[in-house]
Amino acid sequence: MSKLSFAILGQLMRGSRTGYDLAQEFRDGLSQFWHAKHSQIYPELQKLKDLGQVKVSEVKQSSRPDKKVYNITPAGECALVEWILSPLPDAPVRSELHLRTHSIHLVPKDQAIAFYENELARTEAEREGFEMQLARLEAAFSGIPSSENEAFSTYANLKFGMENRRQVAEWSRWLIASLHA
Amino acid sequence: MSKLSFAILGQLMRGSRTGYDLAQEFRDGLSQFWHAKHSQIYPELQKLKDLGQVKVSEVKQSSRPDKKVYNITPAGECALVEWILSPLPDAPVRSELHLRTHSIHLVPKDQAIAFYENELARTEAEREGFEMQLARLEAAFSGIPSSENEAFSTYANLKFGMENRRQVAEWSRWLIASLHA
DNA sequence: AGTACATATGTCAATTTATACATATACAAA
DNA sequence: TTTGTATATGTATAAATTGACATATGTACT
Repeated sequence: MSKLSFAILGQLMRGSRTGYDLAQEFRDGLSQFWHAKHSQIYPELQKLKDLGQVKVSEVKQSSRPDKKVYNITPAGECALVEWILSPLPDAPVRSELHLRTHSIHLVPKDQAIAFYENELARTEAEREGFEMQLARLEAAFSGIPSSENEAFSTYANLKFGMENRRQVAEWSRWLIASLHA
Repeated sequence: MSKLSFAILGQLMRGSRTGYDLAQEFRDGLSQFWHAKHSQIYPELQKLKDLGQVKVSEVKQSSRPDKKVYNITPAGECALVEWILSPLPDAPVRSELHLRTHSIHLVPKDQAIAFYENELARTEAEREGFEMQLARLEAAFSGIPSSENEAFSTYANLKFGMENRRQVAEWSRWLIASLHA
């Protein structure tokens, strides 16, 4: 059972989805903490079906191509819940931004400043995106959703994203100022 | 030229290293932003040699097994410097912690609290590690190293690590408190 | 003498992930 | 009528990464 399996099961716990739906979600909102292309999703759904963790129902459509709708099974739900609190392996970090920063003393200062100004703008845009999603969620639930609700989990990750981008932005500003000095 | 190539070149810019040395560094300090095992490093060094970006000198040793010491070439240095400020592709995020958090509403609260308490302790330990390294670097340079020095790059990444762990810890504390409520 | 450990370099198989190739329907715009 | 876009599902190939296997030297400890 790969991590992608659990990512898919986590989505299916929130309702029926097709492979196409999942690919869209991984590309958009979900991409804040996990990512996968459809070329990985379709074979993974097949594996999950063979393991009996999801079930498929083929849906005929007239206005669009036919589709395969996936649902999580009790076995799948069990596997997912067991995984959530199992010991978390320390995942190897791979941050290209910091790999570059590790050698930033080798390049001309003005070009480095322009580079981080650009990154700062990206980070601020991401932060604003998280803030807007958070505000929408808070409006829909009149505050923070209760912790039994799936919206609570979503809220927790959005909050993390916002705070994280704030931290990255602050660090970028410090770095830019230091390069100016 | 893979990202690992640039990770290796970045290290070799700081001085001669063997494959073994690099593996140690990736396992320890460097692992804060990049990671690789020796099984990946040795073949990569071979590729870099074939591309003329590093050169090797075999060193006979009496008290230990003989070793191969690698140095970066002018071509390698050129490739590295060119890469540092080139457009940064947005790397797909894969955070297992947040993948689990995305489904945290499915598990018993007390167990979830214990899980994040444990994560919080890990994060605090990491933060303290960064803080100690930062303090040592500041002591050695009587403040922040100047931006032409390679110690500046190291300082910038250590500072990021410290601030980041602080942010993660704060979020964990918020999450724990929210699960208690 | 035997054991464990740090040093030192490699290969191999399996998994994960990315990129490209491949096909098909229906709608809307030019 | 053709072109583009969204929907929908796959496969094939290559690259990146992990984990296991494999070997060898010298030192320190028991």
